[in-house]
Amino acid sequence: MSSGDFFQDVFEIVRLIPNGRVSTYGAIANALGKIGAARQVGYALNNCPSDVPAHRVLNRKGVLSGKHFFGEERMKELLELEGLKVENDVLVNFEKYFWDPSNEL
DNA sequence: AACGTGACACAGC
DNA sequence: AGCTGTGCCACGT
Repeated sequence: MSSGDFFQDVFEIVRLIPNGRVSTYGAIANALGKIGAARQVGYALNNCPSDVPAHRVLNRKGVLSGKHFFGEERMKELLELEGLKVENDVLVNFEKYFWDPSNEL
């Protein structure tokens, strides 16, 4: 498990996501300088410790791809509590709530 | 060390 | 406009 450097980077980015905001795998990967490594971002979130609000990380379409791990209802509830709206596992106004890590870093 | 897999992304049809 | 196929990078076995 020593080879988790990439994971840590992802964790930090996701942890920096402000409340009521969301991000995408590609954006995070891009912020890490690993363009195209979107998959690994999800991979990292798969090991997501409790400190990482992975429910704020969606795919390019704003779809809650990770509902399978958190529980579709669980993730939806968390997002709604953040003031977001989830419709059919898809975040409404996703672009509006989109938070670019590279923009903050 | 190599192959296969994977919470994605983009291009082409 | 929607679907299928391929590519990317890193981890797991």
